[in-house]
Parts: sequence; C-alpha cells; structure tokens
Amino acid sequence: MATIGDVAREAGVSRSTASYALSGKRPISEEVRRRVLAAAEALAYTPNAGARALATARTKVLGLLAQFHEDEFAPAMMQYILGVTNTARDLGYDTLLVTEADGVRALRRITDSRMVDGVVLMNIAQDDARLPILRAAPQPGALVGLPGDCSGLDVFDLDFEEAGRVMVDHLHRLGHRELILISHPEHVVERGGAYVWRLRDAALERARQRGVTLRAVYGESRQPAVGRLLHDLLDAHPAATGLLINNEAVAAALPSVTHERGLRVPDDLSVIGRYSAEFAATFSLPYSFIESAPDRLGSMAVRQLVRRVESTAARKEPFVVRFISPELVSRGSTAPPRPR
Amino acid sequence: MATIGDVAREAGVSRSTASYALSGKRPISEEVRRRVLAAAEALAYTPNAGARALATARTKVLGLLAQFHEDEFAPAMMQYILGVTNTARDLGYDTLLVTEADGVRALRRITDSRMVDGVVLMNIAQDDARLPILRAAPQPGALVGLPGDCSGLDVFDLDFEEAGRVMVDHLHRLGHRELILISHPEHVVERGGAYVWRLRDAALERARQRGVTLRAVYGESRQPAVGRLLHDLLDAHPAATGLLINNEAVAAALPSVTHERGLRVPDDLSVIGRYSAEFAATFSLPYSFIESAPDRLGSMAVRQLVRRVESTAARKEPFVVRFISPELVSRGSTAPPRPR
DNA sequence: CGTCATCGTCGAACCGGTTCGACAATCAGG
DNA sequence: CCTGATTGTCGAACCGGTTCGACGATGACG
Repeated sequence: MATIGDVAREAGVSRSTASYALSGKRPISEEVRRRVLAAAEALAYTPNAGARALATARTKVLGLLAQFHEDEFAPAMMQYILGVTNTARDLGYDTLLVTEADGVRALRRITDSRMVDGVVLMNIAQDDARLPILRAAPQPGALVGLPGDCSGLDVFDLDFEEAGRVMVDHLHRLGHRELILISHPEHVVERGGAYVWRLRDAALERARQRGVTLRAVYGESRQPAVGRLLHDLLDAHPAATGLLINNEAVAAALPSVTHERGLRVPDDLSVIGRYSAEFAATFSLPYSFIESAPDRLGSMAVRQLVRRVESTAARKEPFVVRFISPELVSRGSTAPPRPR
Repeated sequence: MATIGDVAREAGVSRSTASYALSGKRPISEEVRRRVLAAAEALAYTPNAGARALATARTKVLGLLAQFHEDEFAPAMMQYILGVTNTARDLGYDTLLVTEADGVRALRRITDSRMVDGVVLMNIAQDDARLPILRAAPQPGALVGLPGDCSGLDVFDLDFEEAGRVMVDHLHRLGHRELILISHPEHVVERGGAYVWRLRDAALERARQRGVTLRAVYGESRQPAVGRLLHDLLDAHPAATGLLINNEAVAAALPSVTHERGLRVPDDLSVIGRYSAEFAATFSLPYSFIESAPDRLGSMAVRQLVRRVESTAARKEPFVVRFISPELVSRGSTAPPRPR
C-alpha cells in the first residue's frame, strides 16, 4: 500500500510538499500539484487513518452508544441508528456502533483511547451513569433523549409533554371523556426512562384540566403479555372510548386484539399512537399517531456534534436542549365516541 | 491525557520498559512491573488507538457493511447487526457500521485507509460489486449471504434450498397438494438477492417430485401493497390450502388479512414462514417457521473473520462456505388440509 | 577466577502522516 | 542596484505507541 512517501518520490518532491499539495494548506505551484495528484492517483494512495489520527488528533469517527435491553423494542431503534450513520457520513464521518451492555465501560474505552471525535448517546436514563463520563471526556457529546441533568451536553428529544397534551386535547375535542393511556413496562420507568412519565404526567394534568378521566397503565413489550394486557384492559374498562399508546409493541399488537374482539376503529374505539411514520408503514398500523421522528433526532444530534468537533468557537457555545414538536399525523383512527 | 511516556516517567523507567511491562512481551522484574502498573493506574493511562494502530498495523475494529434498500424490511436487519457487534466485542473488537448507499466506495474507503482489520458484508447480491474490492483488500472478509462466486472469502448463510424442501415436505406429509409460496418483491431478485430463488427453485423442484402444485409469486415489502397482494392471492387460488412465506413483511401482514377474511389458521389455511424467533416474538407471529438465525450467522462470520485476522496460519486456510441447516420451529400453524 | 548465558532495562528507530521554521528564487519598489 | 516582501519547497520534529539490538549486571560453570 502506497504511503505519502511513495507519492512524494514518484512526483519527485519531498514528503511535506506532497502533503501540502494534497491538502492545499500552503501554496504549491501548479506544476508540482499536478505531478503530486497524478502520482497519488497512479499509486492509488489513501492516507493511513491511524497515522492521520495520530498527527491531527482527529479520527473522523463518531461513537454511537445504543443499549438493547431485553424488554425494549428493537425494531424502533434501527431508525435512530440510520439517522445517525447517514448524517455522519454526509458530514464526512464514520460511525462506531457500540452495543455493549456495560455502557460506562464502553464509553470510557472509546473516549480515553481517542478512537472517536465525539459521541452520540441513545437510550438516555433519568440518572444516566454514562453522563458524568461523557462530560469529563475530551470529546463533545450529544444525547438523543432527555436526562435529569442536561448540563455540559447537547440534548435532542421529542417534546413528550406536549405529545401527551396533544393526544388528550385531540380526543377531548371529539367528545371523549374516558381514556386509557398505555405506556411502557414498569422496568423501563425503574431504569429511568423519563419519556414514559413525561408524556404520562402531562397527559394526566391536561385530562384533569379538561375534566376527562384518564387511566394511565404500564404496558408490556412482548407477546403474549401484550395481547393479554390489552384484552384485560378493554374488559375492565368498557366505558373507555379512546386509547392513547406510548409504546411501539402495544401499538403493533393492537390490530389483532381489536379484530379478535370485533371492535372497529374508530367506530367503537378511537386510537392515537406515538411512533414514527417508518414504523407505522413497516407494521402497517392504521392509527393516527404522533410522529416521533427518530431519524430527524439522530440527524440533529450528529449535526450539532460535528459542529462542536470542527470549530473551537462552536465548542464554546452554550449547550442546547432542543425539543421536536409533536406532529399529529391523521390516519382516521379517531372519531366522536359511541358507547360500547 | 496521559501517554506511555508519562507512565514511564512516573514509574522511573524508559518508555520501552513501560511498554513491555504493560504488554508482558518481555520479562520484566516484579518490582518494575508493579511500579509501571501503579503509575498507569494512577494516571488513568489508556493507549492512544491511532498510535497503536500505526505501530502494530492493527486497529481492533471490524467493518460492517449493511445496505438499507427502500424495499427491504429494516427490522429484520437489526438482529444481524447485533450478532456482529456483540460477538466482535466479546473478541475484543469494536464495529464500524457503514450504511452508505455506495457500498463499493465505502468498502474502499475503510479498507484502503486501514481503519479496520477485517470486514463483514451483509445483503450479498449474486454478482456483488463489492466482492472484487474485498478480495483485493489486504484485510480478510466474511460474508453473511451467498454470492455467485465465493472464492477468496468466507461465506455464511442459511441453507435456503433445504429450507424450501423442508417447507414443502412438511405440508406434503400433512396431505396438502396445492400450495402458494410468497417470496420477496421482484426488485430484490433483480438486485441479485439469491436467497429468493434458492429457496423457491428448491421448493418447486421438491413439489414436482412430490406431485404437489406449488405456485410461486413475488411479494411486496410495504403496506398497503402487501395486504392487497395477500387478498388477491387468496381470492385467485381458493383451492390452495397452504402458504409458504419467505418474506418478513408478508408474514407480518398476514394475521390481519386472515382475520379480515375470517380464515382460521391452521383449520382453513396452513402457514409456514421463514424468519427468526426474535422476529416472531416482536411481531407476535403465530406461525410455524424456519429459523433464519441471523444472530448466529453474524456471530459465525465474526468468529471466522477474527481467526483470520489474528493468526497468519488461519489466514492461509482454505475459505469456507458454511450453511446453517434450517430448523423448523413448530407453532401449530399447520394441519391436514380441509377444502375451503 | 575468567567465561559464557541469562535476565532486565534502555536507547533508538520505525509506523505514516502533518506542520513549523528556514531558505532559495523571484519580483516589485525605492 | 540594493532591499524587502512573496512564493514555493524542503528538512526536521512531532504525534504516541511498539520493537529490535545492545549492554550492564548477575549467576552458573569449568
């Protein structure tokens, strides 16, 4: 494999001149530049990433830490990842995907060894043990998800509070007065998944203001538990006319449950979910939903991260916490209530 | 950040001695080793990945090239990826996930620049343009999926031919004589997705031998096309009593279609799919299926790749093409046929 | 008691880039 | 014609590891 020394020899110049000719960081005569470029082309020269990283203290690689918990719904994760990898590539970066269970150790490893120029963290917990490590790291970091303490990091997330309010308002306006909200399983909350209670508490508050009865329950993330839960809920609360679903697995399981019970949506039951359009298409979900925009979030996180990586000025800017406003995509799964 | 020079100074030895003490590649007195380890600990020393890569010509990173085509079913991909990243980490490697659309350019970039010690390729096409690049690369490569020409690379895949035969035999034994096989969309075939015709042709051949009528059709990968296709098929072939599904999106869409038509499985229709247990659980699919074992395939590919990376002896071994035998997981979705 | 291994450590070179300071050649201005 | 600035190139140092060869000290042995 050709080194820059080979290119220089082939072009009849010194290594430094070859380097300058290729990078353009100093004026080089047209004649010499041509020779160097031709030599690089002829030898199929590609700079050695390790050597360049050593010299420039830049790897052009971003770290992406994603945790896959047993009780989480893996398919939903894929789109966050693609949002990150695709945007990173557009900006000239590759992505190191780390799925190690011990996130703290993983983060330490990739930051201390200088494998990456910056890190995107996913599956953020309320009191995430990785955050202190990331704050102390020499590389900047961006989060997809809102932790309890945002200091020292850029944060991007869906506005789950507003999402809860939008859902309640929408059904309230249609005349619904008794609703059920199904969230994630309880372990997700115990693990610090703030998005669960952020949406739930805001929805409860808004329901109270509107005089709507809202029953908030934990969901499940696996079959057959999900199906059973749905049946039990519909049995227990026959007066409920609307369902709010903040849990991909539950949304995916609902169609067969309504079928089994002979319920028609929206005639007998109104439904609003919270997931991505991509997810809706994949699982052919027929419900109106709040777009969770995973690719946009991943993309935003990367853009901000790269800004900080590449500019010392940007690195000194105050940290941002940016929420995407929930957008309700109508699929006609809500209607005025009708007593069952 | 501490360098090995800092550690050496702190321990009162030379840089080379510090290096040997940490790596154990030469005998070092107990006394000195202790001092070096203590210094490394105190300074929180972590070797610089770029410097090490430059010196050793090893990065401890594997490349993973995955393509996400519009018409492919993304959720199924996640498990292959996890199989790769988790196994890689167990063996001491990190994973560079590359999802760039231009696979050839991406592969060139990561191999030429020596960012990775080896590469796993997914979504292999019959005549995959990336293979010549990978064969010529200095790093070893492993494929998850079977191309037309396997030379120079290790290949791992499900035995799709046998899977097709197992499906046909299973239903034939139960007494079925008219079956439908739904594969992937036609573009997947045009793109060179050999697994489509490998399963299909073997199934057709076996059906011929058994005197069974097997209608093989292309599928769809998106709603609402998938649902429409299924309805049309069941309308057009009322005499068919068994469905073979080699397409995750179709399998995921089938339950609601059978519900809508009031068909019961297996009483009115027998069904066998081909996907992973993980996928079945996620989508709560109630069908018997051939396990496609994505995590096992990813894991096998990485193990072989790392063997070749780490041992010159292994690098000289003949290349392997290894098929996982299809295992039929029974979920009770097949029964003797009953005329509809 | 001299000789030869062995053991433990050190200095120096190397991996392949980037970048700083120096310097020769060219050119414009006084 | 001399001076000073500008342009283009080069050599050397550096980034932070690893590894080779050498060398002094120690111990075994004849």
